[in-house]
Amino acid sequence: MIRDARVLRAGFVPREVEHRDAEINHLSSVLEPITNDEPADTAIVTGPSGAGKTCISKFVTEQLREEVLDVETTYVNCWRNYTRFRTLYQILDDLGASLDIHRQSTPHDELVDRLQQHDGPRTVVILDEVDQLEDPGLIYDLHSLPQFAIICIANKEEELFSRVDERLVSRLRSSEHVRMDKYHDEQLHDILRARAKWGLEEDVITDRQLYQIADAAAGDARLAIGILRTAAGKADRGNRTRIPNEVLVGAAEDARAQIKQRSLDSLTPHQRVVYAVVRDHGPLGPSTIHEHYIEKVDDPRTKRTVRTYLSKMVQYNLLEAEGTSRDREYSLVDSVTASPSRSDS
DNA sequence: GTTCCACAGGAAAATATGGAGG
DNA sequence: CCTCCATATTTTCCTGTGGAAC
Repeated sequence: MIRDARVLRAGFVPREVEHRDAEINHLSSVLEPITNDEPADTAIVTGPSGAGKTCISKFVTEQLREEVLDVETTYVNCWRNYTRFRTLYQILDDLGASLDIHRQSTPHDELVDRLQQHDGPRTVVILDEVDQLEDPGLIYDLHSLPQFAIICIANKEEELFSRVDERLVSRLRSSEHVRMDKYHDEQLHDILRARAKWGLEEDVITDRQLYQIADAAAGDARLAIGILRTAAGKADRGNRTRIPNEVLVGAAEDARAQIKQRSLDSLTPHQRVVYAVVRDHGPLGPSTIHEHYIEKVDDPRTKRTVRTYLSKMVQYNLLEAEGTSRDREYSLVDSVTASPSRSDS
């Protein structure tokens, strides 16, 4: 059934990227100066999730490393490393210059100094989910270091710009901007077919089924590949030689549930209680949520903290917020997943 | 229109957590 | 073990906004 599982994993960068030639060329041309050992501009890549932002960024930097000997690349997910310190540390670590850093002895700006003094090969820094960074000023610091080229990946351009200050906005506006859109069903189908070709045995899945997956994924390539992966995994465990349609339907739900479960797992117990309150008692305003929450917990947090939880869960796409001020209500983000796991208080 | 209230979300102070060094 | 230090989380305090009652 499965020929090469790597191809189906999230984060796999294929040797040929489908339907993104224009974007890839654009991004390569921004990094072009590096091949002549000259400083390159900052690039901004924006687009909805699963549009291939991370994929083409990694692809282009890989390509660059094939062409040029003296170039390093590093990838930082700012969603995981959202503090200034962690992001810088991650970069230094990738460059192998983090050895003697102790938190006590290294005030903030020394990390930047350290990067500045770094006279290794030119380096491309990919900052993924850069809009999750709590201090976007970090971009400015990196921006001013000529030996680093930066690729900023974000969902929406406006959200990124609204959080940085004037001087940085003007510098970023002049930098090259690669915009990406959702894939069409056709394109998604091609991507899936390529993955199925390398990742699965022959005739495991029909073209029609690939279209079904593409349809269910609604333009999100990451989700589409996730569905294909779980479907193949299930069929494999069931010792099937093909993927039956029933499995496919289940896989679409599973893949969504998995993504949701992963964000749910990253919540603290208190946050989970708040989530449960909203789940069990329909759309509610913050005060009502807090009242319910207080009853279910020994040492309740304050209203303000619960509000922070709520907005965090909105960011995670677990909840939806409707209304602007007094009439705001939170509700579960609508998904057709009937979760059979009912947890306790 | 004015007033009032619930809310959003920023800033800073307060408190909890975790790792290194004694 | 304890202390120190930086980070992480929570609380307190606050300003600005918009809908609803007056």
